[in-house]
Amino acid sequence: MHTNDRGAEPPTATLAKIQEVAAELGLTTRSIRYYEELGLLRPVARSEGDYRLYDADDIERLRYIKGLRDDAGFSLAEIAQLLEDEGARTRNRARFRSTDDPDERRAIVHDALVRIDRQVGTLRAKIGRLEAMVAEAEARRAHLREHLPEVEASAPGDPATTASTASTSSASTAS
Amino acid sequence: MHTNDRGAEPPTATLAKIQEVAAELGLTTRSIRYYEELGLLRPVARSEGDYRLYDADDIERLRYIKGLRDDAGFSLAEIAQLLEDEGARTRNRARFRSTDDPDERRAIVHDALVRIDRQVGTLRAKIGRLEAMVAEAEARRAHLREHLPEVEASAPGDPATTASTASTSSASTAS
DNA sequence: CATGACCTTTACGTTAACGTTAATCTCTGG
DNA sequence: CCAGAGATTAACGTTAACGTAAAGGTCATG
Repeated sequence: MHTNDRGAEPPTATLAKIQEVAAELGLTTRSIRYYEELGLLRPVARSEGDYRLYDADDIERLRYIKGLRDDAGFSLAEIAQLLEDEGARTRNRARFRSTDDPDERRAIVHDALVRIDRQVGTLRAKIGRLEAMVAEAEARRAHLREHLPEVEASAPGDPATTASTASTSSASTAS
Repeated sequence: MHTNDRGAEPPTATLAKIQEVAAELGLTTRSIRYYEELGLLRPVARSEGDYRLYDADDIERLRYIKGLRDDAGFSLAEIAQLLEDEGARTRNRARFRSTDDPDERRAIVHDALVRIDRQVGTLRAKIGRLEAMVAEAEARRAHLREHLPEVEASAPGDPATTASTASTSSASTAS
């Protein structure tokens, strides 16, 4: 019984080869191997002939990495930091359970809280900047929509309606 | 009218040289020149001896670029796209004001709306991913807080309990 | 007017995040 | 059992986003 046990899965768990994983996630095999090279993940097992074999957790982790990279714009170094923080949490839980010294337990919990707050701070900063941009864009859209009917009013090829609206129309906001 | 007029400033506007701008924004002169090379900005003027001279608008634009890059994690290519969209908006407003053909006006407004919606979509995708991460982090924090009192049971500053815990305090990773 | 600090362009160097190719296994279907 | 699709490592190539250095021009100041 040397088969990997990372959760509680039936013995015949569906393990995927690298190409299948890549196709499912929209990555290249090169990227996946590169992430492994950077220490971002390690496939749960290897086949007899050394093929990388991934389980659902591996794939989920990769999906997470891709999300951070594509959607959130984190560098792989930052992602490594985030994942390492997650790893630290897991290890801390183990350490926590394996001790009964109240001071050590407090220290572990405190460390975890600090770590989390730091991470949340980083994320919120990014969100704030992005939301400011969204707000700006939507203000412009609202402004356009507000002035849209007066543009839309004239039927195609109407020469009379454009007399006095030109000067007062939309020459204000310039961020 | 050979003196630059981008807003309404007194004739003796304070123009800065590249080093001063770089220092104020926390950038390098190389980066600023590189941004110019990519077409992200162009200094408002050059001195007699071809020194780049920047005004407040230039600096504001650079600050904006830096914000997008640092806080939001956009690539310079994406930033170029955003700035070009902004430029397109400005030009469209000019085009809008300089025509009275209702069809053309509708087309311009429609184009602006499409552009804005596309941009907002991109931003919201990033925000969504980031907020998911924040939610996850805060769920963990809540979970910790929930279990905190049972850890905190023994008094925080308790001089008696700190006897055997000297080695485990705070030697964790701090960036 | 000379000198040192700052600017210019040009060009080559560097790191991250992969792409691509080569040479060599491994697995699967007929 | 063997052909071909797919996997492995190793190594070199590429693009973005700068860093750094060279060779020279410019600006303020004593």
